[in-house]
Amino acid sequence: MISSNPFDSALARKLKAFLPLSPDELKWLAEIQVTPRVVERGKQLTHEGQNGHRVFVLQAGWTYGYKDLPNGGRQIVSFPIAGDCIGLRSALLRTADHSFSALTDAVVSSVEAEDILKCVTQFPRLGTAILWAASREEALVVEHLVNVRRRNAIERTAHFFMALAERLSLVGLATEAEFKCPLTQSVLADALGLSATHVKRVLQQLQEQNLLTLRKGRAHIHDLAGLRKLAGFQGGYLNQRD
Amino acid sequence: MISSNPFDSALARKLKAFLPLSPDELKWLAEIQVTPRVVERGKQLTHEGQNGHRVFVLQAGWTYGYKDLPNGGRQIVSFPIAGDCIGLRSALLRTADHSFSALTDAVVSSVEAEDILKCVTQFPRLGTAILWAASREEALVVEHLVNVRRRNAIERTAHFFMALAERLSLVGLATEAEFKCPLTQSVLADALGLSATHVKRVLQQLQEQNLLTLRKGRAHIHDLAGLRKLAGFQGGYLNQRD
DNA sequence: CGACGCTTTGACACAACTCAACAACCGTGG
DNA sequence: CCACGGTTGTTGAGTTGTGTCAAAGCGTCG
Repeated sequence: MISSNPFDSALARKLKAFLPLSPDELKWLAEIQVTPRVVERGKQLTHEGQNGHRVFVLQAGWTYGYKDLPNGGRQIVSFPIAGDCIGLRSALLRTADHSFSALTDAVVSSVEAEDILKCVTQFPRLGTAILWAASREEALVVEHLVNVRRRNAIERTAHFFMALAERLSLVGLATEAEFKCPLTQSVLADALGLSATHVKRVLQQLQEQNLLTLRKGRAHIHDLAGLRKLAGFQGGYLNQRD
Repeated sequence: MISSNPFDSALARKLKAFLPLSPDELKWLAEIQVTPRVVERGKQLTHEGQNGHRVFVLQAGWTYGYKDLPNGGRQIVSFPIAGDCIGLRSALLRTADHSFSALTDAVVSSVEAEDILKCVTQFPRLGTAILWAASREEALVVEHLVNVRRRNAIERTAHFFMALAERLSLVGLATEAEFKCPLTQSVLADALGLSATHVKRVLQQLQEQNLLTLRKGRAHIHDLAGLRKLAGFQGGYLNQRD
């Protein structure tokens, strides 16, 4: 949050959770993240099929990655938050496999895909850290896949919030008790693979069981242990220092 | 299939679909893939939580990546086939986020995670190709996520077989009309997020509608266009040469 | 030849969806 | 400051896709 040091971007903070970075590496990292710009809520950052050679590093705000379907539905795949990279995979794949939009007004810096690759060769340690971040994002997708297919509505929702809380707290955006959370019921529905009305019913149950409340853009965790138990949540794959 | 040239591994063949490789690069690629060994059907290659520093390159046979759940269920995430890397992500993440087992007897070479990273720095082109392969695998997981959550049982099954056929044909293991496919109904169930009995019903429908038959370990495609239409399948994210 | 793994079939149950209508909230402009 | 329109949330009734359970058939391999 406090970022008096210009080299201390959200991304730098996250990577440092993986391995310590040298001043040189931090300097390079800062240099490739050019002029941040604001993306308005609802605006699309990248779209599926585009062959993007730019990677966005999210500095603030919430975004979501998703795929639209011919039948009008959509599946939200991920919610990149501050410190996350958007389109890192697309930059390598040449053509993006899904789209990203801003959920709230957001601040992003963009990075040339070139620079990322150069970084891997010229600053191997930093490169490794970036690859780690990318792997972590994939692990999240796998976890999400398992979650939406193998847990029932209430467990699934609980698990989703546990994983989200853990990611947010890693970048200082959540406490054990609550965090800002601008997700509407219908956005949650698209992410969790439920109908909006059913999300409502589930949130009601979570509240009645004194586990979690979602109100006015904030999530309040009343019983962390209870939620973890309900969700069968194993943290740890998100945050690992060697 | 025919591999008289010792440098022409399944992996090399796949990477060449991304960009041409020099003799030096092919040589190095062959060198790091040490003595292939056989993994018996049913045996586990890696397990979740293990901190693996080895990557397996599959030369022949079928494997599957999955996560077990506390309640006894499991979700199959991917089916690595010849030319695919197993545990590439785990090698970076330090601890594996899911497990891999052999579906049939399989032949794997193993590679030091070290060597992969070295390769990225010393043979940038080859490194890029490997990163491409890794991204492609992630795109597959995203597609699978969308598939299991946003399509109904029959569309989902059709889509699964379309994607599988495309991958197999890329490494010469499928024609437009048929391919070897050692998936049992209960394995399919674990992958598609259906019960085994429902998989049965769906396969029956596909057969009745003269679209696809799965019999005796082979899949027969009767109506490719019909299947693609039913599935809403957009190929292309699997195979792209620049 | 028996046993085990896989497939096939049927009856029944339920989690989650759809549809529909209404209520609360929120930013915007008059 | 209030009126308004759009978005988001709330509630209920009825429907359905898919799961569960149970039992029998069929290969094939030792």
